[in-house]
Amino acid sequence: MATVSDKTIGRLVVYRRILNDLAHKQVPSIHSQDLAQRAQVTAAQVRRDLMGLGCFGTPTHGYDVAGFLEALRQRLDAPQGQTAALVGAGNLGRAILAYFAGRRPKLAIVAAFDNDPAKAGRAVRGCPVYPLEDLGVRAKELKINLGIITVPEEAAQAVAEALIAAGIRGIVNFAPARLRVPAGVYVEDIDITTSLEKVAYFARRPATTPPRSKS
Amino acid sequence: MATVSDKTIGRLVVYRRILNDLAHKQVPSIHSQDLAQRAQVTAAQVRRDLMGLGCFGTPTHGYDVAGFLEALRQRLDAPQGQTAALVGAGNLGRAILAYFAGRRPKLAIVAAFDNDPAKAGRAVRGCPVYPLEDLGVRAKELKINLGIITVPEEAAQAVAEALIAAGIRGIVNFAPARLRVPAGVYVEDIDITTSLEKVAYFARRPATTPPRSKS
DNA sequence: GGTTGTGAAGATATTCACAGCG
DNA sequence: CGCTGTGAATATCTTCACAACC
Repeated sequence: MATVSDKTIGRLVVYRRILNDLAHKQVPSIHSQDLAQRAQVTAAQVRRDLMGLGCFGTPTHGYDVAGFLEALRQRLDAPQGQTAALVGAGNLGRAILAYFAGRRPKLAIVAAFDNDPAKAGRAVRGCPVYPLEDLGVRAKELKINLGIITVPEEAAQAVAEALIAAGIRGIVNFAPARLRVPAGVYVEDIDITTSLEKVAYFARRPATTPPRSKS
Repeated sequence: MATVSDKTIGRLVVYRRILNDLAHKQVPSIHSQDLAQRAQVTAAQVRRDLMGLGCFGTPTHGYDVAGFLEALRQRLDAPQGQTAALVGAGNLGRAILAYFAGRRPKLAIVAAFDNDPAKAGRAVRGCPVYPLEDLGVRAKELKINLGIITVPEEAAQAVAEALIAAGIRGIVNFAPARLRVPAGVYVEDIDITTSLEKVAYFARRPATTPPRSKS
């Protein structure tokens, strides 16, 4: 199984979303050119990304949508599914819970945690909210492998450590802080403020054409 | 004024946050090594990034925090400030409004828009919510230069076009769709679902050590 | 004819390593 | 000495271009 880079995985996920949509519309096959346009990359990029999945795709007819999706599933999904815990049931946390609710069966947010006792005990969008102290116990009990951090900056590092102690290997971090984690734990930072500042900077420079960002 | 890449700008913004924090703590100066550790990049990377700002920084003493911050301000901030409009006052939109409320004087979200008449007329976190139809008029009236899209996927493209028609040159897009925009408009996609899928993928591969992501 | 799969070339981005300075 | 600034080397990512194939 070929090794695939961070960026390539991001694009594969985008391809999958597009293909799912096409499958819905009963489109049987697609060309690299067409997919490239929808994903806003070059056709060569699409074909190169597909190399890592092993080949299929016949000249003149393009790629079979169903087969393509199956290959993506095999590569991207854990066979037994994966579950995530969200820490910080504030505005952003609730927005994310609402967004994910019931979308992906193989990748669900199954528990939320918050240090505010008033929030614990309730459920947000079908997701139970527990007191923060229970994180370790619940995470092990529910076999959670992923964490989403939506707490304020000051609390982020401690929460990350608690998640890691509970056996989590991957974190999506929305706090504007760089987490210090041991090797083997994968962190994806989503820094909303930084993104807006970047956009503000480039929006101001009319002449240059900087490359389009990655999510 | 040297041209600076997308990625470099992202790191400069991170450096600024760290330096602001240090300035608060009265730290007078910092070495590239120390800053690198806090920002989780290499010291060489820090020094390279600083080349685009013009030089300062004295051997053996490092960089003067105040001077460094001033240089970052000159590079990153628009002298007259910039303002953003947020479209889509749902869960995520409100979370972002709450997050930004009163944080950065030079970069404020000054108006929100929503197509739900029930939401229009009120204010969220001090930010007035207008009906979507008013976008063009208000954006020009308030001289808004940036847009934040937090509407569902189906509406995202139309909203982007309305923003661009209103003169906006930079967009932060939270909808899981690739926007088609004319050249000269800078788009930063923040795709929460994709991020979680990426993390899920890498969290599962114990052997490899993929690079840490960018926001 | 038209499209895929891929080696090779080309861009970009990052790191090395060391001269120069305080 | 220790640290900065930077040319050169390296690594990574993207595109080109073309043979193979339907």
